[in-house]
Amino acid sequence: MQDKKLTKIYTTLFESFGPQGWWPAKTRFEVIVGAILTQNTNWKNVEKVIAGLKKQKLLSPKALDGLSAGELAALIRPAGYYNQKAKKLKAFLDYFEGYDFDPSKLAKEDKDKLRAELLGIWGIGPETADSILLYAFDKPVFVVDAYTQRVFSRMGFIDEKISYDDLRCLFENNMSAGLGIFKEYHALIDELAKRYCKAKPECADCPARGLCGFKSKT
DNA sequence: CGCCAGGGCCTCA
DNA sequence: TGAGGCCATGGC
Repeated sequence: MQDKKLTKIYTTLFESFGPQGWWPAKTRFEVIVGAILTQNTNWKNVEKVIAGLKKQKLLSPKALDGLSAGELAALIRPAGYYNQKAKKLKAFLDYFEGYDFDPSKLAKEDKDKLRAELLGIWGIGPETADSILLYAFDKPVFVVDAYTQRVFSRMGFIDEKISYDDLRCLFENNMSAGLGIFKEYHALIDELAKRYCKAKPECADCPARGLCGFKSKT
């Protein structure tokens, strides 16, 4: 997979979908909370929770730190997996406390070091870590998710069983793109997967049809 | 009613 | 290392 192809796909998607506006959050902390809450969960459910937390002025590290896991779970209930996610938020806050709840201290960390640290926190896996790196700390990483694997394997560019890190490195090593492109590309791939490249693909009107090797049977 | 959503952990080979 | 079970609400 080459730079040219990747760029062509990006351009095609951007021209048909336009800017996606990820990540819809104002602060680094809000991005992090959203990244944990949205794990395997519809973003709209997360929006409810974020709005509720804001309304109660609880969307700050110190405010959340003052809650018990049980209290937190009740507040994030609409996001699903609320017990697990309450624990995950708590785990992050515990780690964050070492930086005096100051996101700017984390931002100064080297990209690879920060990823390793994030992955060491209970509840933060590869995709969540990379989303935080890219959208909260402006580190140029390519966020891979299930959609990315589906879209690019269907197009015929990668093995569908490629590992997360192999795919991430494939993008990062073959793309000469800036931070803005990294942010937009991931969002555009997700949009393509949601609208057309679904579990049951709807290829007829897909904007990427001309670049895709998948033979639709429909 | 079933399916899936901006995953990750644990367990067991 | 990888497959399978588990976590859970809300929209369609």
